Amino acid sequence: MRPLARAFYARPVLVVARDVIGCILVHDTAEGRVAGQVVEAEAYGQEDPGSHAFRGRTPRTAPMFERPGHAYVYFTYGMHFCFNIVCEREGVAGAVLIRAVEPLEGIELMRARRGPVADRDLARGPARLTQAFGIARAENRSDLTRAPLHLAPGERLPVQDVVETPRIGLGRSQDGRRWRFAVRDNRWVSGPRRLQDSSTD
DNA sequence: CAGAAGATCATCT
DNA sequence: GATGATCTTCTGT
Repeated sequence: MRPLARAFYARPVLVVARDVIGCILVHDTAEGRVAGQVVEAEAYGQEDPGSHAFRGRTPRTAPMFERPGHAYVYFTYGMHFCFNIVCEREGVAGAVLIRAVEPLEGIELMRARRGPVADRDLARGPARLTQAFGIARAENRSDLTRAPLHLAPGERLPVQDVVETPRIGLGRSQDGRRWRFAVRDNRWVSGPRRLQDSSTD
């Protein structure tokens, strides 16, 4: 299937975060192909105190300000990578963190990369996902509109199966809005266990 | 240059 | 529910 075009990403983060649910994330490497359907994502906009880019452009956050349709991969907690898709127009910081996918292809490879864990946990959680997909520092700024790492259109999930959850977490930097979109009651969603049913659209 | 915090996860009680 | 792992990045002095 054809990768999503750049126009898909060049929109507000909240719109992309919703629309990316159901899309297929694909990564081709020498080890093989892995693919999965996005079931959970989180939007980080320019105005969000919880966003890395809230206090402006730094070497680390520069990708968030650059052209939409590229990857922003960052390293955190001394051991984990997280994968974001850069949105908005160039010059406006915005990214959508991909938090969980349902494995569809290359499950054996995911198992090999993740070690002895339940299949349900292969890509449930942003750092587990990058492990399963072989996404690391080298994938920062990679172009998502073409192979090897790209998104393809997927099943159109009903809007009522998506919830928005502002203000997840406890820390100071969590005070901002962290809009999380997830497929309700989906077993591949990472959490929290209870998503507030705060709204629809 | 020191210090703190971090878009997390696995493991333990 | 709590904690440790592990190290990068940013901030303040």
